[in-house]
This record gives sequence, C-alpha cells and structure tokens, in this order.
Amino acid sequence: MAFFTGREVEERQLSSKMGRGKVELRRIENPTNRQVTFSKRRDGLFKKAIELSILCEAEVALLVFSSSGKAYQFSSHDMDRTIRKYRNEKGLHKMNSHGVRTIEVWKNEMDEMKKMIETLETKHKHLAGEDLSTLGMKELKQLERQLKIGVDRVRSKKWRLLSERVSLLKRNHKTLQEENSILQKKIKLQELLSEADENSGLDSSDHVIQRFIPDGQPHSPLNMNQFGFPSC
Amino acid sequence: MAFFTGREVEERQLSSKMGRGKVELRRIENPTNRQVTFSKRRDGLFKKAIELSILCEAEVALLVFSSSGKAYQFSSHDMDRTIRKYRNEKGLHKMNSHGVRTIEVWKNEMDEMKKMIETLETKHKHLAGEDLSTLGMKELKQLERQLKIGVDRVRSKKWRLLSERVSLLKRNHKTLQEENSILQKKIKLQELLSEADENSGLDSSDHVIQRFIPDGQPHSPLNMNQFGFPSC
DNA sequence: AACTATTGATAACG
DNA sequence: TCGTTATCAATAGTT
Repeated sequence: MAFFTGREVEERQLSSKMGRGKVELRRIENPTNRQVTFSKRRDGLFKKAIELSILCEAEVALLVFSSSGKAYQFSSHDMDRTIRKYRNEKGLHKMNSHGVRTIEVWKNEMDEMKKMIETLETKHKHLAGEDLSTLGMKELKQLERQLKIGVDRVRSKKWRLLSERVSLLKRNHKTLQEENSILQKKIKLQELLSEADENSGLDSSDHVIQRFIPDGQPHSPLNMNQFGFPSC
Repeated sequence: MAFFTGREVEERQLSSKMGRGKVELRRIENPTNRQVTFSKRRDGLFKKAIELSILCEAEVALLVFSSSGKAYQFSSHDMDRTIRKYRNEKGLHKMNSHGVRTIEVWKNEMDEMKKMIETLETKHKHLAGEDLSTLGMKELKQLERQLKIGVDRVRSKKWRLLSERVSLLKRNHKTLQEENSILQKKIKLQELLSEADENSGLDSSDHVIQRFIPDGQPHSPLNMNQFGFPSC
C-alpha cells in the first residue's frame, strides 16, 4: 500500500510555482490570502479528484477541513465503503481484550496524555516562534538561547556529515589517482612495445583507457557543489 | 457541511481540457492510456492535496484505489483522526454505545495520542539539537532553517516588548519632567517669598525637593542596561 | 467576483 | 516506465 507520511511530505520538493509570481510551499501568513487561496485550491482539488475517479475508474475519497473547521468531502463511491477498504488494507483488526482495568484509570491516563500533548505542542510552537504573546522577556531570552544551541548543534552535525563525505571522496580520489598512474605506466609500456614492434596496434584495453585522464591532465580538484551541498 | 454526491458530479460541467488536445470527462476506454493517466493524475492530485494542507493549514485526507485495487493515501494530520472528525461532522455516531466497541475506540485514541507524543518528542529533541544521528543532510538543513526562523521571530518579539517598555518609560520620564518643572517653579516662588519675608526658612517640603534634579541638570538619557536587558 | 499574466499539469509521443 | 513538448488548466495578484 502506497503511503505518504508527514515526513515524506516534507521531503518531497514541491516547487509549487503558479499564477503570477511564485509561491513557497509553506503556510500563507496573510489570513485573507490564505482563505482565498483555500477556496480556490479546494475547488481545484475536488475537481481533480472527480476527474480522476471518472477518467480512470478509480475509487476516490477526499476529506478537507478548513483551518476554521468547516468540512468538505467527496467520495466517488461511498465514503464509508472506501474508508472500510482503507482500514482493511491497513490491516486494522488487531485490537481487543486488554485486561479489565477500570474506566477511571484509562480516563486518567488519557487526561495525562492530553496534557502532555498540549504542553509539547505549546513548546513546539514557541520553538517555531509562534504564539509568543504569552511569554515575558525572561522566557523569550531563554527560548532564544535554546534555539541558538539547537542551531549550533545542527550546524556542527551538518559539518560532521559533510566532512565525512569529503574525506570519503578524497580517499576515492586518491585511489583513482593511483590506479590512474598505474594504468598510465601500462600505456607507456605498450607504446614502447608498439614502437619496437611496428605492426601491432593498441589492444582490447582501448575502452578502459578512455575512462582515464591523459598525461598532463590530472583529476580536477574536488568541488563540493558537485555533491549536492550548495551554500552549506 | 458541503457535500458532493455522485449525482452532483454529473451535473457539474467539467470541461477538463488539458495537455495536447482535449479530453472528454468520461472513462478513458484504452486501458493503457487509462493506467498512464491514472498514474500521472494520481500524483498530481496528491501533490495538490499536500499543497492545500500546507499552504492553507487545512486538514486533508485523501484515499485513492486504482481500478485494479491498489491503494494510495495521504493525510495531513492523522487519517483516523480526520475520519473521526468527518463522522462527527456527519453526525453518524451510531456506534454501539455499549461495551466493547467503546473500549476499542478509546484504545484507538490512546494509541494515536501515544504516537503523537512520540512524534512531538522526537521533533522537540531535533529542535534541541539532540538525536540528530538519524537525520540526513537534507533534514538537517531543513531543521536549521526552521530554527533560524524561530530565532528571528523570538528576537523580533523581544524587541517589540523592549520598545514598548522603553516608550512607557519615556512617557513616565516626560511626566516626571513636567512635575519637576512645576515644582521648581513653586520653589522659586517660595524663595522669592522668603527673600521678601526674611524671618522664615524653607518649610516642610524640603525632603520632596531633594528628589528632583537641580535646574541645569535634566534627567540623564535612558540607558537600556538599567532595565535588565543586556546584550539583547 | 472577475480579470490576466504566469506557472503548472498533462496527453500524446518517442 | 521515463523524458520531452505542445497545449490547455490552475491560480496569485490585482482590480
């Protein structure tokens, strides 16, 4: 079953450039724009869903909730049927028969978890620089310090990764150079033999030789941009 | 709740003209073409769904089954949560109100909450620069960008707070200066009276006068470091 | 809501 | 399946 998780969503590089100008793939900050865009794109999305279901005989179910909580839905066949199909696919029939703990214990656990989620979400928002209005100067300073620490650590991790890759490349580079010089020696040897023995040409190693660089031109120096680490 | 039924689909005049030539909004007869179109349009639809959820902060769930039965899904938040939201909206809470079913639902919710807590904790650690070993260069860069955004926002919030305090202080300062000049005038008046009436000294307002600054020396300019915001 | 300049999606083809 | 391209669709910004 093909599956798109939140992580994969982030990884997909969606360039999303349309209409006049370009649009970054991130929350539209201006609430009015966001609402307008929501309307337009929602209609577009439903249209596409309908077209897919008709053109390709696919079973499609689409649920959309606006940030204000309004609901929109489309299902080509029957929403509940499609959802049931999804649940089957996912193999969701493995829950039952835990002990006979009292309801209150469960309730307590749930409450705790809810609280924890709230706390974590709040923290997360703060770290993203959102909902700062409740914070005082002291807390803001603390937050900034924490963020700076995070940046530093992420950055150093990045550099470590990078230098590992670079050193790997250097090793490869060296190996190639060594191979290169060995092969060049072989070539020279063959050339000497050719001169000595005028009737023989280059032999079957021809295609191999082409993959290496001629005498006066060693490998070009390493260029990081070749390896997908621009700007760093 | 906005609702699209099968009938409404037929009623919508979807002109659907794209690519080279035009396409009627009806089942594609050629199976190969249908399959190819399904792949492309499916990808397009998921992309659009993802974009809508991110750009407009919408909660989106999308289920697609190919005619051959293969399943594809996307959910911006959590599929089960979104489905539950849909069911609530629809008022279809006809679940068996007794026993087993309810417990299953609870357990479901608990599992979801656990997952959410895990996710949040992981994100939190990442933002704190911990547990980075599982992340690749791409994710690290994304993380760094996010942290930088957070720092910027926190910093600007701090500055806003600060400038508010400063302007408050300025207002107070001005008020004090005005009071000051009024009082000084009073003093001069009294001095004149004293000179005129040689037998009386300064009266009980002595200790008040000391709290104000003599004529030629106005208050010193505001210095932020006085208010506990070093370095900023 | 209507209007366009732009960018995006994609049908057909190789 | 994958890449290319001609064409039409979607839509961001503007009025």
